[in-house]
Amino acid sequence: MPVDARIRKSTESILRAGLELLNENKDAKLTDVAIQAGVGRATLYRLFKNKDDLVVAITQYCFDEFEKAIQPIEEEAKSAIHAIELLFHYTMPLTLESNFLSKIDYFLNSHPDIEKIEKLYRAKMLLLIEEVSKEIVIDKQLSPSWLLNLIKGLFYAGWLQQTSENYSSEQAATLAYLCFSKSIK
Amino acid sequence: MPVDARIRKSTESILRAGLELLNENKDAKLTDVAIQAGVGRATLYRLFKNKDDLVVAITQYCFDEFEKAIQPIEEEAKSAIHAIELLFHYTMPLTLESNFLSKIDYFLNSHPDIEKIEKLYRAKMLLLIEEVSKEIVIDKQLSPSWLLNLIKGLFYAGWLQQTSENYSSEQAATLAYLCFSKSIK
DNA sequence: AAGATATGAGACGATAATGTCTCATAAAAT
DNA sequence: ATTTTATGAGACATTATCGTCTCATATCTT
Repeated sequence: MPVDARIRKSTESILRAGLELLNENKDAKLTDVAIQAGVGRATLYRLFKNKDDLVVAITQYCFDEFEKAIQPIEEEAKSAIHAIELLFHYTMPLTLESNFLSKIDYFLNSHPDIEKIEKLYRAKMLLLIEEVSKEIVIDKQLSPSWLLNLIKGLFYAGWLQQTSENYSSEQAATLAYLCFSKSIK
Repeated sequence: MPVDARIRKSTESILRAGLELLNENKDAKLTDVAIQAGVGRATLYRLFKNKDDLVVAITQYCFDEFEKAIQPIEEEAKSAIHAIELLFHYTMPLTLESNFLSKIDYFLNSHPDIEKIEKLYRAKMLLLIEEVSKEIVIDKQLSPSWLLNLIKGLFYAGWLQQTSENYSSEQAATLAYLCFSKSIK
């Protein structure tokens, strides 16, 4: 059952606008979001019950964008470590989304659906790290949980580099992966 | 001229409470801060003109804590790279403060005093990195600005490790520095 | 011990954002 | 072309927070 084209368009605009505004301005009001989206305030309330509802929808949207971005990895990756390299390159452009997700527990007290997705993501990453450790020798001092957080930290560094130094996402991804590969040796 | 003990105590309580609450909850109201601080709402408004004023004060407080923490480095450090190692160890415990500072532009649109301090900190760090590059050979692919952001990223990873895995700040600092030293080779 | 002063509790109005509703209009579905 | 449906603009009540004020009390200073 196809959705009315107007609804799809409005929804998309609102999600993008919300992502942009909430990311940079803690005080962003729904009125601001509506304006930025080029949409009437009433429309926003028709499509989203309230602010929390919007935040959840944006979160879901971010995860979807991630999912889309990493889609090709499974096919292209020649090894686990190569998958990680691709991960850096394919998701480094998603600065807004990453930023938002890293602040999510700050917008939302807690939400079952989102916690579920987060756990799934975590498990997936740990599995990938485990596979890497089967392929190559990883420094024994570095636990899987640390490697997971190291990756997150390197992404964070990458976003900073993009915003503060106008590096391209490719450059940032290259640097981040370089440091990761050196760290684990 | 000594400050009344009651004022000092109230101020301290409010700053700590504000730091804790604002960090974890974007919607923290001044009422919440007052309650958490064990202080009347009126007192909060007597000591801080408004919310922005409180945020600025908290920021200043965080910088002060940092300054205190890194104080011993100048004397203890045997080399520039050693100074960085000490930096990781001495400031890794300041998770709340670091977290807050990393989100500061999110609380406050912009504030001259704070931007000034930030620039000073940045310059100081770049200088330190430059000195390191005189001591040891750093991978040419890594620019000073990237090293700066890499350090920030490693701190971020360290905070995650402390919160998500209950690592001690010492353990986290050790890991972060380990990865830094491997990355630059 | 006496005086000075910060405090807590709570009342109060001002302000701003939230969320609901209506209606004429524009756009999509068929 | 006709019907259906989403939209924008704006009025509206509701709610919540902000920031100010007062006064009796508790705590500090000297």
